[in-house]
Amino acid sequence: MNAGVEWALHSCLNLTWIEPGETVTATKLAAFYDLPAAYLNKQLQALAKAGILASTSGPRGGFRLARRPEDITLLDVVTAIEGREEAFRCNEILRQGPGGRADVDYRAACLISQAMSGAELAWRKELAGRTIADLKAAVEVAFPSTPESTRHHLANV
Amino acid sequence: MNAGVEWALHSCLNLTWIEPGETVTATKLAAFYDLPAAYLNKQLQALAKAGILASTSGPRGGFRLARRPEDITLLDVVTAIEGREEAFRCNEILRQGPGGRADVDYRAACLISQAMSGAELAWRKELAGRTIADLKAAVEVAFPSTPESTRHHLANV
DNA sequence: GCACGCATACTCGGATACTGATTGTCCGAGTTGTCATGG
DNA sequence: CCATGACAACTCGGACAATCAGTATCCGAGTATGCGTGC
Repeated sequence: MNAGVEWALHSCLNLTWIEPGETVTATKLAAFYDLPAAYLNKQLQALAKAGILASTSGPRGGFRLARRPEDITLLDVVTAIEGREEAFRCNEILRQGPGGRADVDYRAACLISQAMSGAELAWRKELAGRTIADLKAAVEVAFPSTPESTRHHLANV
Repeated sequence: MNAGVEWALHSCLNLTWIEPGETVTATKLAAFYDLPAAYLNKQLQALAKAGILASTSGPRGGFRLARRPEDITLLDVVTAIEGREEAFRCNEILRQGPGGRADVDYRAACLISQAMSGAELAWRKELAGRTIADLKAAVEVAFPSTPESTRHHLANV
């Protein structure tokens, strides 16, 4: 799995703590964790294209959340970075085997494919059940100073 | 995810249908689905090293299941090929951020890491709940001729 | 003093190199079956 | 005819390349800001 997923999740979380209407540049988000700015920018672009972030060019520009944190699931973020296709992709090798038919969709018929897809569905379901807002709330309970600290660092550094 | 996982699962399943005590060479298992024999051999080696298959060298040699199909879960096979580490590996970027401590294990403390690990745990649990024997039984119900057909092809080709 | 136009600096966005893992291939170590040979 | 030993063929096992996705970087398009100029 791409390392960009971790960066994207942390960045989305940090963006929940900025003032409404404000934006943060990719450079500042990268400096926060000492990440390569240009590459993080690439990931943020993917999030923007997926409708999770909104981007503004020029001075005073940057990124901000495009929706409420309650409406952004972890699955949304992961899918935006990793793409929509499943980790286990069935190559339908049964088609090459004895008795293999060209007119059968083995992605649906193959029991191994079904089992692997079922497991991945459970994974997706788990991720879809948690939102950025959930994380935000949990962090604020565990570390009450984080919102103010994050806002401060993103504004000044 | 490695394509070898699909090959390994199908090969394990095919090995459930050979006569007890018999073995099948990597070449024959590869010819079954028209796969690159040497590369499949590499995957079978990994399964042997994990204790899922037993290998024999020399003439009349080959691979066979090392345990009963009931005792081989899908997770066992996936782990043998893919390795033990999680797909989402937390790089603990919080350590680089403001307030990051060197003596904290952020793999355990970071809430994002927890959420991602939780989802992966659900995935693992699903895979651990299905065995090769389950697949074997399901295939034999859906396609009753498969055992005899598979045994025949592996013996003759 | 005020409005307008221009230059400037800053940001995202996509096109372009680089690296490591996955994929694929090859040859050697080891073992078993076979055959020739001798008793 | 039977036992023995060497040979040969076949298999796994690990070491060695090729390819591709992921990683990282750079430069250009677009925009809001600030300044200078003219009215």
